[in-house]
Amino acid sequence: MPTPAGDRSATSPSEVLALVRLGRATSRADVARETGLSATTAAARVEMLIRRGWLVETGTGPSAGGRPPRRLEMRGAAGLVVAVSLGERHAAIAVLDAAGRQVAERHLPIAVSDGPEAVLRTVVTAVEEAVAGLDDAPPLLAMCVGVPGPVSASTGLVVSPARMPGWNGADVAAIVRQWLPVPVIVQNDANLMALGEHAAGGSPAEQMVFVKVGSGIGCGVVAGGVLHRGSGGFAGDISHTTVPGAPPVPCSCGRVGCLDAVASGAALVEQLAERGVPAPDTEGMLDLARDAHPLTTQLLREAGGSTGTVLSTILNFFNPERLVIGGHLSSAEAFVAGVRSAIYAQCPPMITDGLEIAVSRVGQQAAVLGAAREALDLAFSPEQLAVRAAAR
Amino acid sequence: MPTPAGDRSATSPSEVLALVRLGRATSRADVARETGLSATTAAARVEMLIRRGWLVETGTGPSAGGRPPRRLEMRGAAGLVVAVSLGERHAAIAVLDAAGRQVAERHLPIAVSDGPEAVLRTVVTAVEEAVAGLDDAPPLLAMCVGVPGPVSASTGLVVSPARMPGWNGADVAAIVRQWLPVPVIVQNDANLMALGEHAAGGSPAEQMVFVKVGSGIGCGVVAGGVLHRGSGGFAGDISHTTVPGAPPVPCSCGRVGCLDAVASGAALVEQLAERGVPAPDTEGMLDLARDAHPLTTQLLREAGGSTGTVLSTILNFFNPERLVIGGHLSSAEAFVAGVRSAIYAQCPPMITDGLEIAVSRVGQQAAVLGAAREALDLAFSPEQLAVRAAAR
DNA sequence: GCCACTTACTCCGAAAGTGGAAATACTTCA
DNA sequence: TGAAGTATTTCCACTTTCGGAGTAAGTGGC
Repeated sequence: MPTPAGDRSATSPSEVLALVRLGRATSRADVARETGLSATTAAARVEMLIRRGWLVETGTGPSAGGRPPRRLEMRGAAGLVVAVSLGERHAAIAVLDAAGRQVAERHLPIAVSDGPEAVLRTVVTAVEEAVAGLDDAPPLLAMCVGVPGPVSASTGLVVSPARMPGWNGADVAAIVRQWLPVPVIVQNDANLMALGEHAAGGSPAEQMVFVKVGSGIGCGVVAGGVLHRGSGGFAGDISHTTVPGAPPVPCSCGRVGCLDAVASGAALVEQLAERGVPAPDTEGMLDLARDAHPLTTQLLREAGGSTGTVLSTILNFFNPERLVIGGHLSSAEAFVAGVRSAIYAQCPPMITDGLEIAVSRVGQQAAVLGAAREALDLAFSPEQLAVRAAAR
Repeated sequence: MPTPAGDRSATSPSEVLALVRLGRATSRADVARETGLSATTAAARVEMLIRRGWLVETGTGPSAGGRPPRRLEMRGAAGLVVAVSLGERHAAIAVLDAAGRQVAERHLPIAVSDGPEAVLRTVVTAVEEAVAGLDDAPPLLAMCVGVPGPVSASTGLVVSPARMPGWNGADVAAIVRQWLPVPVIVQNDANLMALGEHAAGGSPAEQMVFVKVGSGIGCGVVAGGVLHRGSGGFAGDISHTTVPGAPPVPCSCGRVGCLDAVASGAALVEQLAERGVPAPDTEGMLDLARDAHPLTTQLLREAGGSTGTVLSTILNFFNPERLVIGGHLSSAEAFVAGVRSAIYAQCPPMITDGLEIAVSRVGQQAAVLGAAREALDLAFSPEQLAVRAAAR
């Protein structure tokens, strides 16, 4: 038998789909330009994707002095993806259609310490309910779950999560698939936030470092335009990096003076308590800072300094074009000022000249946005397209 | 006019060439397996590359229970590349044929402080002489020059090189091309050493950090199997990272306590001198260590500790599978022990479990090997193949 | 309001790349 | 010695792809 049609194409369907998905092409002519294919071939590709139900034409776009282009979009009704971000006490869920439009949203109080089965059962129930609430819901294509702890790149298991008691070795994807038969990606939350920020707005930086400072501290890395996970999947896990010159505060990892034990929201709450200033949690501590509470502000600035000190070594090493500060503490000006100050004091101009230091544009949504992007990428990966094509 | 031949192929000539060059394919059948092309097409590609003079058949390989494969190799006579590694007082030059075999070698004393024009004129003269000494020398295809200082990725200029007075802003490629009309790549020496080590021997690590400790300290990064240069090209430049807890030794950059000022060979020579132990240079200092001179050994161990402390932050952040220690100081056991000890004390098991810490296998040759690889990659890049094809 | 011009897209024929099957070359293993 | 296995070649049919011509549908000048 000669080669079946469609397998031999130099530019695969998923590549063309990606162009449209990511907004890099909105017409047949765009596809031709972006891929380097001839107009004929590009049109044929698009036609096939329309026939298969992935793309739709939505009227015409603005003319650029000639015939107006026929605007292409993802067909939302082609499917749904689910983005989940787990926190210690809170789960954020977004359901998006294939076009990336959010069609449902849920926020649940959870207790991560209830363990993976219980928490994920709650989450899955909320997802099922959210999907059931939609008029003629399309099929679920993929799901991404963000967790506040390290995830092994090779096995997908949660590993040594300091803030997730009972989750060590948990196979989140397998647990979810007990109830929802879809491909599931599990990813560390800081990594997802980096992705969310990377995808948001203007021109994405090829090399970016995203540092998340909330109750804990984590960091996500984009190298060469893609997420850098490292050999084990633990890249960016700077929580247990020793901070130079920091007091020997004991850390959950058994050592002292770790960044997490010195500069995280949880650490600051504890430091305040020791000094007779009770704050219920990180949010409460930030409320104090918003009221210009002097000691809190001072501690925040120092924590920013500690974070900036660790980051400056990283920036020298990695030389990114953007450093983004996210997580709850990024709303505290004193903290951000402390980070900036430490970095400018400790990095040479060669590094800081080409560096943009910014507070996250997408704020608390970063993790869910990143999870959404991962889920969409998974749903329209060549592999998944092939699997679904074969299933018909 | 219909499409000209050879432009439409899904697998470009340079990809097939790369398979053979890098030893991943030694027969037509290998090419078919590695590329996923049919045997027919793979054979056609190989035939074309033989016709164009890039590949040759060199007898047959060992049979695996059937017809023995016809062994393919790069045609050495297809061209030459030049690999140059500049040090402060020494230039190493290697001339290789297209098959990657070294056909000439030169070692020159230079004084980097003579400035770029003078030094490079000397180097180019040596290259010309070396090439002239060959029987019927093939044409020069490409050249890579490694320099002991930062190189801008965007402009290719040498930038703020602490150890290269008079080279700030030097356009090494342009200067060389005055005399040798070939494509030239300029690259920081630590980056090249990382590449050299990466290419050498067994299975190359996808994520690798190479730290070079000689008179100065630098570091090269491999992320996702390719050299990570960072946004400006300065990635890995850890010389001016502040070392936690180090004495406030003034540094050439204007700050104090930089890694370069604390733990480099030059810094140790100075520290020894202050304590009344004269050593002429880094080599002399290492000779003392080889004679088990107590103070030198102690200083080396402390320098290793400082280096390891900076590296542990980097390892937490980057999570590589290999850390390679190179440069002159890697021959001092006390130094290497200091590095290891600091890393194991300061990185969590999550990071160290999947980490191999090794001394460079290729030693002093690392930089030239890396330069050779860069030059060969450049010579057989799709762009250069196209340029040369058009020139005929 | 007509006309030149630009841009987007479609139809058509031709050439080239591609893979499958079958044939051939050469070797190991029983 | 033959059977089986691997490497390579030959032949052929099938796609894919492209370029060019043709059509569609706007803009802007006068």
